[in-house]
Amino acid sequence: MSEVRVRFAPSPTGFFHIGSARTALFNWLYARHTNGTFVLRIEDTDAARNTEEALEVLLKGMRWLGLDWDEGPEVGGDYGPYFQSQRGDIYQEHLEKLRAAGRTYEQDGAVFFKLDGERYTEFDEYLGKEVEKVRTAPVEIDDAIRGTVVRSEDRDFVIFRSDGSPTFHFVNVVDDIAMKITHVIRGEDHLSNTSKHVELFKAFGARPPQFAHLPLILKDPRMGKGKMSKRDRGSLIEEYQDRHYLPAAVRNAIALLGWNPGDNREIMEIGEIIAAFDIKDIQKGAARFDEDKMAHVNFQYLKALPVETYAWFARPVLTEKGLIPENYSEDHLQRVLALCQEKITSLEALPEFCGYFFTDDYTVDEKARNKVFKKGDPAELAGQVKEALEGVPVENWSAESLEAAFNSLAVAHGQEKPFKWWPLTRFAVSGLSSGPDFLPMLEVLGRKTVLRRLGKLSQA
RNA sequence: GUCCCGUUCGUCUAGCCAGGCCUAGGACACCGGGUUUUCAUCCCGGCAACAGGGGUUCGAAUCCCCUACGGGAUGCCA
Repeated sequence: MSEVRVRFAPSPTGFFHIGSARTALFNWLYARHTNGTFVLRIEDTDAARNTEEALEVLLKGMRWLGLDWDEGPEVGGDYGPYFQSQRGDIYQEHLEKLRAAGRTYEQDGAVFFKLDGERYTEFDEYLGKEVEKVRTAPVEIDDAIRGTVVRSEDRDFVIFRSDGSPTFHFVNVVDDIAMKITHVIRGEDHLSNTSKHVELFKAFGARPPQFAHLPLILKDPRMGKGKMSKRDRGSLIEEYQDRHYLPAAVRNAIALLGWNPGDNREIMEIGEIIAAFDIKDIQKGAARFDEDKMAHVNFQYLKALPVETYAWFARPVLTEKGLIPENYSEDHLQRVLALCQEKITSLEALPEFCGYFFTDDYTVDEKARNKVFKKGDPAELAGQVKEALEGVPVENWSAESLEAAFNSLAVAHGQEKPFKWWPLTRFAVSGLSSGPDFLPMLEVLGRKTVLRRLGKLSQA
């Protein structure tokens, strides 16, 4: 282990936002890259909105993305507890330190942190009233992404609320000190707060950590302006879980939001990402989220999967829709999926794409029907195909034999190629005008099913 | 209002720190063509950017300044 200690300190809200996920990922990547320690600390100081379920969403999302933590909930560690709600004594002790140093005062029941400097009163436009301000010495924030940022705090701020609970700024700094955090990697929305934090670090006589403020993730311009919110499509990790995205793909895509390896690589194994990752290569400007790119990365992963793994991910998608029972034959499942994997860009689209392999109760595409029915008498054509394929015995039911049967059919009708019968046959057996490669599809569908469905159409 | 951060194709970005190798590279999306009897795959091609203005320099996407625009903060939320 190196000396690097980073933390992801989310507040459980019931959602796992993509921006939080990226912050978690970047911290995790940095820890893994440096062989350091990744701490998960739960900032549940806001009792009102922290629930058991909210925490579960978060932990589940972290595990799904493969972001394992070295210290934190469920795994423990030497710097616990890792829930801020359980660290009251530590906060109290630190409060006493500030109090003893004369850096606090009470007002309206709340404890304020007292800034150092000359005091004056000024009308504040934003607050719309006269407030007491302080001329402090500017604070230098050492940011690994932006260089040195200079800012000064000009108003005392609350560190303990009137109900006795500590505030974010206070616990954040106390915990970073107590947990010996060396690098604070977080969203840029915290950059302005950082001067408060540095003041606190100084008041505690602690050296501030190395900061790194990540650019924000903004909405897709088609969805509006500003930073991405939990209401925006694609903003929640839960959504990708529900839509059967591959976790590794989502992780890869998120890593590319504000970071890249410096060359043209995009689809990378996690080991490659860890090896290449460095804070200094993180983008300064905000990124706009692009659904299409996410889908593309997911497809690249899907395509590259061995069919066994593909089936492992696909099976629940099909059982969820009631298309196959839990114990459905692995062998047959893989034969079907092998036809789909190269054609389809998301697992989500699978049920619609291949449902007819598993049930006779599939949806018939009206447009496909119209297209096919225009090309001649469907019943007659279906009958001809049925007759031709009946000549292929079940033990010979293969793409090759089927091709031969179709060719003979063509010859028998004075055609050079059997292409005349194919679209109709596809429609007859699947209700669609497109799908997997034709002959292999018939092979996998099986003799019985193909003849039955052709029979149905030939009598229609 | 004030403070802070940012700004390369529609989008993600390479290049910027160490100025010439940039007629600015890649990817997504889009458009066109092709393959595939189907097709959402695949292949080929195309479109398209240094926010604007000043400087510094023989030379600037790269360095400096200003403006504009975008974002964030300014909470007894985190």
